[in-house]
Amino acid sequence: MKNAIQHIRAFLSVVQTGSFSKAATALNLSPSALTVQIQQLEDWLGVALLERSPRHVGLTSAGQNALLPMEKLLLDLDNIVNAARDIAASRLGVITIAALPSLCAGVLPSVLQTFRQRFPGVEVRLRDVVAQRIDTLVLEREVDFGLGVQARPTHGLTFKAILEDRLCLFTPKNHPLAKRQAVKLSQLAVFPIVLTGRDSSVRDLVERLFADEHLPLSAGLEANYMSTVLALVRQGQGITLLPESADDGRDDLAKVAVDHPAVRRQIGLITRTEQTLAPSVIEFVQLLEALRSPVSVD
Amino acid sequence: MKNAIQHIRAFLSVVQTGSFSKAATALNLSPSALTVQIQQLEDWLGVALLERSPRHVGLTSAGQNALLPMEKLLLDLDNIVNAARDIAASRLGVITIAALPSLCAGVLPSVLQTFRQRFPGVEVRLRDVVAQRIDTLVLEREVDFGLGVQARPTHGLTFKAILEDRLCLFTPKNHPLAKRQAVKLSQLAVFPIVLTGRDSSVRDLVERLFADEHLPLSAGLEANYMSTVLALVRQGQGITLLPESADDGRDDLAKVAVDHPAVRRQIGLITRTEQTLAPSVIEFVQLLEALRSPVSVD
DNA sequence: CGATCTTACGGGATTCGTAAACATA
DNA sequence: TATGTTTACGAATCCCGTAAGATCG
Repeated sequence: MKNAIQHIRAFLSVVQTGSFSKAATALNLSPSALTVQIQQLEDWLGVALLERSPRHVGLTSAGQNALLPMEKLLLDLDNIVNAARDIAASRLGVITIAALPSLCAGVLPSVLQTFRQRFPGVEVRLRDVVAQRIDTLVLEREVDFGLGVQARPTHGLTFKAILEDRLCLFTPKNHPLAKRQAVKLSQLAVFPIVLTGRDSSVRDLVERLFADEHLPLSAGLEANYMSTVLALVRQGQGITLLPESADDGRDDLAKVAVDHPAVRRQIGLITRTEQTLAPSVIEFVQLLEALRSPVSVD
Repeated sequence: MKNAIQHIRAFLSVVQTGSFSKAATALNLSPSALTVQIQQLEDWLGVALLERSPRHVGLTSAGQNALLPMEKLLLDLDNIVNAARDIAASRLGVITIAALPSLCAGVLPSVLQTFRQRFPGVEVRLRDVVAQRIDTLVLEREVDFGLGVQARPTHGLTFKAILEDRLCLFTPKNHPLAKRQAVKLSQLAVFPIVLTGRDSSVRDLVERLFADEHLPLSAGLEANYMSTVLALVRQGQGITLLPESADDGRDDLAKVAVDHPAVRRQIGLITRTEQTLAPSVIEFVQLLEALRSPVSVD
């Protein structure tokens, strides 16, 4: 027996309508085709399920026994199909994301909000981790995708740029560099710099920038959270280089562009190469791409 | 989507083997056919279930979600099929029978015993009721079939003779008729007769016999149970007419044939006309028919 | 380059519908 | 006799297998 579902559906329809011909029209079938299907089903099971006569169609005891389980079977199948369709339509599901802390504090909240109200049934789990941890989480399938900087193109990871990240100089308002339109690295290297944590991607980038230009990186203060770094700058402990979007909106710091090509970084989607994204994930990414605007990274 | 089961089976096979080609050979299918089936399944659900690449086949999140329910679905289907096959093979089931009390005490126990040991999984429920009640029980589908005398051919009942029933005269050993080979109704009508209950089929038959021959039916004792009737005869309260098989094997009564054509009755199977018998019922009836031998009725 | 999945297309089996035959009340 | 189920058979559909194409490691 190949096509059991259709046969069972035919059987149930006959039972419900109490007639082959009515069931046939209900199923958009000819009565003869229905007869054959019931016969095939009975042959397959080895038992007669229906008592047929021109005047009456009734259940045999075997049909009686099979009726409820078969109804349940079709309901179960419907549930499977509907669940799958829900996932397809992003009406339901779970998305897990690993993203850089700066993204989690920057663009993601607003994206998340619009996503939540557009797809209320989809649960989003956000994990804020440093860049290299993103890669491992994606590889180990702990998360559906990552948001961060381009990984070294090893492994089975795929990177797709979505947003551009640019470092800016943050200084107190009364700092000598505060009024400049743009500064060069060599100009700011003479001042004490507040750095982010050693495992952060911003720290990596800053160290690389200074090393490329053979500039000394003055051993100033360090802080893991960007908010802490900014607070230190406000206290006059130094200046700092942070993603543009790290600006928390308070008006007591100056934000100055840095004149160096490498301050720009692509940040984007990190997925396993073989991965096919769930529909809800695709929706999320599209929302993210619609927000192409200057963004920050930790 | 017509043939969901086969598609689901294909999907599960791919997941188990981790490869399209292996699954294809396992299913006795060509890889291309399998591909098409998975595609159709995915089109139907609207979601990708599998991540395909030449090196790796993995589950998408939707596939992950659908996997267990689908496995359960196939198990449920198997259970339905097996249950039906069990019924077909009479390995399982319930038979309910309405039979005359005399049959329940006469032939049925031995038939029941052999049936039980041949089909241990089939439960047999026996109801001993008077003739007319058998008809109503069969008509109301309270029992699978009845065993009794031919009903008046009204309704939707069908009768099929299986056994022959013959009335005999039972007398004490010292009774004047005890030594006869056969007696006529007129000969025994002069003696007081112990009768069975007014609603019993034997009583009906006896009364009809006497009425046909215009013989008086002496108003003797009555008892509902045949064992009581025989006890009364033993005590010398009179003689009686009972089915031949009512003989309980004790040696203190004489059993004399009655010379009258109408002492024979067909007793047999009573079913609804539209009824298709369950396999186990057919088995039971066949056992019954194999026992064609003189039998009794109440 | 090799293994694997996918697409294209011809052949074959299954299934459908029409029409006639059958069964039952 | 009339209604409803079943059988027979021609036609359409669907599905499978072969072979060529595409893809990833």
